[in-house]
Amino acid sequence: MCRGNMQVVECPHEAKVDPRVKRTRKLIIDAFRALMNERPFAEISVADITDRATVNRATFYAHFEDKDHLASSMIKGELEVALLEKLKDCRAVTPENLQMIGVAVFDFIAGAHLSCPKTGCDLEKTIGGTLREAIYAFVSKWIEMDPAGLKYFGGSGPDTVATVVAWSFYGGAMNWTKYTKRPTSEAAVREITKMLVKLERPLTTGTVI
Amino acid sequence: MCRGNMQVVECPHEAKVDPRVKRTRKLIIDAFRALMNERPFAEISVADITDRATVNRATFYAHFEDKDHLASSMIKGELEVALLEKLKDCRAVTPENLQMIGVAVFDFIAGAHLSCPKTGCDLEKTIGGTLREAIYAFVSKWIEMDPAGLKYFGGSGPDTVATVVAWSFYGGAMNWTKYTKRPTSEAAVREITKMLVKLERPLTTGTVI
DNA sequence: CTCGTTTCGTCGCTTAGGCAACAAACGAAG
DNA sequence: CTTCGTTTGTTGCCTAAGCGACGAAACGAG
Repeated sequence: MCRGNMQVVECPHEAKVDPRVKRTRKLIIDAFRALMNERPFAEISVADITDRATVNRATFYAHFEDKDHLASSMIKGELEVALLEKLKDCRAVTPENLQMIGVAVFDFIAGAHLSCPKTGCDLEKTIGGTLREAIYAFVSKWIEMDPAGLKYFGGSGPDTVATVVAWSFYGGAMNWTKYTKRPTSEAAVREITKMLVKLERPLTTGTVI
Repeated sequence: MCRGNMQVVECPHEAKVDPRVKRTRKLIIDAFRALMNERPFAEISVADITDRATVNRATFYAHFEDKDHLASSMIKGELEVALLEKLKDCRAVTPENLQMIGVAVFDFIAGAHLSCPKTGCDLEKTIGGTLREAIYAFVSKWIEMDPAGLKYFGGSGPDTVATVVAWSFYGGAMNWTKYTKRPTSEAAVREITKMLVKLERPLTTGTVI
């Protein structure tokens, strides 16, 4: 047990995690997700979570700094899964794949809002940074695997590209979800990628609103 | 952890069991039940169970003496639940309620056979005694709550009644399940209760084959 | 028969989790 | 304002569970 210092970061190298740790985290996250579908974030106490998870409250704090960080790491993990799932075939750094990344982000955020009633506004400020970090990290790795693709972004460095993409997609998604009547995520993302990508000739695929 | 000496008996008084113990037992029993639906008892190793349960093999031996005792305590627990469920309203010691107990036993054993393919014959000798003990204990408690009902059994003592009932119902059920074409459990049990109960006038309810 | 393989039980040591209690912060009455 | 109840983080002590290794059976193949 790691009292005091957290180890929420999941390093993909070390596959050797104590089974008890996996189990406890899953219990907590499952319980929290269930509660989020019942009532808003603010009305959920740590004790509520640990009771449902059949886990001691002290154990909760051994794994998560607090309620906010639990929500962050949970949603971050889900976003990472969603991104990796959609892009396991599209490794090349191309405008088309950037579009796919953006759609994945938009769809994920739209789905996340639906799953927790009245909670979006509470959590945005807490998890916003975490989600942008996740997008940033993903884009960084993406570029790292295919640095030649940087040519599409006006010669900016990988750090700049990842930063701009993360903020643009996240901000665009948050803005997009505010409207009751909104275009498809594909169309909304296209508007953004049009700005970010420098092409001699326009993209052949895709529609513009 | 109780190394060496088992504590499989579940005393209904102590509701304070370490959550880890509950969790581990549930994991093991669930894993075992799942495996029993896949392949016969003899082809399941302790490692198979603990692997599926994501529990260490040594932990298994801290809770169960061996594979046979796991099967025994599992089925015993299920029989106890089935009996208590069916009889929570019929506490009086009467021939009618004895009939209900018998039907519960017969139905349970018939169902247990179906749930584990090809395994009945392997397990009978191992769990038979355990099941009879469960019936005996249940009948004993039943009589204890309403000793006046002993009059229906020719004045024999509670110990004798519980013993005879346990062996008769268990043996009758095992014999009954051997036939492909068999009467309803109600009818088969009626044949047995007719023998055990001494009445001045015959029962008004129920059919006889 | 002996050999290799597998499963079984068991053991000592390490680590994660349960428990009870604590001070601190907060909000809602009184 | 004070008081009461609740939630929050935190801590020390104890116990359950993980891990690796071990020798003893069981079992089949050569």
